[in-house]
Amino acid sequence: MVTVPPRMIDVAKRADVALSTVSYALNGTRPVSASTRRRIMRAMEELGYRPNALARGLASKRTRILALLFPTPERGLGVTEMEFVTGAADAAREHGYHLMLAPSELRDIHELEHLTGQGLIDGALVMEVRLDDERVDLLGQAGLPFSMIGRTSDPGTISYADIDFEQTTRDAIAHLMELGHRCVGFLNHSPSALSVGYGPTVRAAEGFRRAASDAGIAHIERPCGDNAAAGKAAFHELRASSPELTALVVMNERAVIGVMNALDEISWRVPDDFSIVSIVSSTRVTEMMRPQLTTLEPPSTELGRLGVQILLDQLERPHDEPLPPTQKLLPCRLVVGASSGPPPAR
Amino acid sequence: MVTVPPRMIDVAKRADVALSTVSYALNGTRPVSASTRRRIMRAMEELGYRPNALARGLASKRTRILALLFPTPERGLGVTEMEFVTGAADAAREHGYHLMLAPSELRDIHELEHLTGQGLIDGALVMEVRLDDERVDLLGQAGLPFSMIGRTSDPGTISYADIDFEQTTRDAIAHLMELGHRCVGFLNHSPSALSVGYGPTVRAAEGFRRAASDAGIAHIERPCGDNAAAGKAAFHELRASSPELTALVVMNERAVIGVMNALDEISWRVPDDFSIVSIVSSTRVTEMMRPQLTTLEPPSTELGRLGVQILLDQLERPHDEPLPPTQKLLPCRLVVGASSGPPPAR
DNA sequence: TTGTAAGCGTTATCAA
DNA sequence: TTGATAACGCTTACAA
Repeated sequence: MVTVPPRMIDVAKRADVALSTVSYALNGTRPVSASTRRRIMRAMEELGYRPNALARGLASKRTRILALLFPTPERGLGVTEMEFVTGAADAAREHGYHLMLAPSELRDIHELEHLTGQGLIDGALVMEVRLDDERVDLLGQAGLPFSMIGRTSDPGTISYADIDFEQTTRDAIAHLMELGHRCVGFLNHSPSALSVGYGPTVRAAEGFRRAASDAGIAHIERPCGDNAAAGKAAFHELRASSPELTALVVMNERAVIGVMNALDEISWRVPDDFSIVSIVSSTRVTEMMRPQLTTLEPPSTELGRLGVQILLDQLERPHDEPLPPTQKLLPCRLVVGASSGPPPAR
Repeated sequence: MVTVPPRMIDVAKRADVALSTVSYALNGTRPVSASTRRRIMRAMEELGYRPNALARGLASKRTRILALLFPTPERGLGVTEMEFVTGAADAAREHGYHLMLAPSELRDIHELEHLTGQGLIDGALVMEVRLDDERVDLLGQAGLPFSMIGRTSDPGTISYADIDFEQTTRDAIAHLMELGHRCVGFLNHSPSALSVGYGPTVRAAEGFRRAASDAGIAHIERPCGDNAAAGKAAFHELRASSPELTALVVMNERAVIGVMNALDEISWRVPDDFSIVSIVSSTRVTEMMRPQLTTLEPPSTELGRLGVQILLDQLERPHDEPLPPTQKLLPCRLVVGASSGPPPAR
């Protein structure tokens, strides 16, 4: 047995008012007398009425659907990215919006064009932003409101929420310097992430360079493949070229285990012989390591939520008041583990 | 400058055909002569036409949008869940569908009612299923097509893709027995997961019980909070009550580190003094541990994809041919690490 | 093979 | 404060 869902006209008849009055009562777009409203509400209850989102969207040109653009890199997304997603989904729901997943890979930039043209979404949230990101350009041209988790090299008036990489690298170095380190290396993400201009990779490198230089300490940096083997090799190379190194700041969750293994190989203990700080990395992962890594953990869920809020601020503003963009940088939180200690007296 | 997007009628005029002909050409719902089609396609190109998804959905009653129902447990989702999501999103996209995120917590079962009533989605994919799941009941009543990643205690004719927990626990035990173990314990998820009837928790426990009994070996099982401290405590208790234990099968990614720490405390080495197998757990996580854990890794991405495919099979079948449900159990893959070896000769 | 026109279930304008 | 009614942009009988 298939029953047809009740429509607005059914509610109107039952409440003995005009169709439009029901609409106004529902949206509060126009004053409706208390008694009429009551009758309407009652009729809705009794019929189990649910407004049809499609019809509403077609007529009003607003769907209350947001798209979340996320590329799926070969090796998959991690805990941090999952938290962006759940944070964003949660915030959207709280504001009465839906979040649609739009997996966007390089090749389907025109799938994105498809998305924007469909009239299906009110706005978009862009994840995993590159310094020069064609998705961002496209959204701009399409005239679709959007915000970023991350940012391009020149965000202009685009709203975003991003991690404060300068601050994060500075905090990492400060933590190590307080412990007495004077020669700290930086192990970054892969060369390819660097060369495609993946925001976090580039900004962390710059931040580290700046922070080390400001602190007046030597620093060595290196990109590194996102896997244990690359991490191990990178450590051995770094040590060979810079034997005075006493600590490493690592922004590469997959490589850091390789560094630990490399240390094992030469029988160095952490943190007695060498210190490690994992930055922009979830404690959910670094807690699993022994010794538990000192971590600068990004506020991922918060960033996801913020990205949505920023977007909705734009969307819900009347079109004639443009509203200046919201651009926020959030710091990572230092979680001191057992992987950082005073440098050895070699 | 705001330009209005072209509509179907614009295409029709430009190609000098009727509006409906454009529609038929677009959907292939009715034969259209090659030349007419060409003219239409050309007009679309020239105008940069994109069909309006809302109007299409309103008229056809099909939106090509799927909902992904996932609850967000207090402590967040892990890598495995992220892979469900990306797998599902990917599969949906390949079939020309969108995936909408529907974070559903216990309390908002009526938000779910809202979702189903909106006419916004063609079907749903339910994640994190419990043996007795009210979301499943509700979807059934709402008459919305859906499939599950996981399954209820009695799936009936509902399609699903799930992990084969029987097989997985059997494989874990077999691996340990081959190494010579004869007394293997099982560390499960939290008591609360067990008591709310979370599918994997209950099924893995049953599977383990059965597999151990079939293998004719002693077995001890215990639920355990999802954190390191609980894991450590659980190990000490297990050892106290069953000193003959030589290995542990663990289905608790967050607790397993606690077990390792507990072993450290009593100076037992893995795998020389004690073996560990982590089941239904991503190698992306267990690779980070030292020694790298022997793992039974679930085919998460595959499950996500499969869940969508199964759902689409139902959706795209003509309504008069019901189609028997697809119910699939996928095995986990054994990845032998360095945490399992022969039992000690104590 | 193509055209005509009646919906789909809302919103929002124009009157009253 | 309320009512009629024309969009919204498309699908799909029904006709030709």
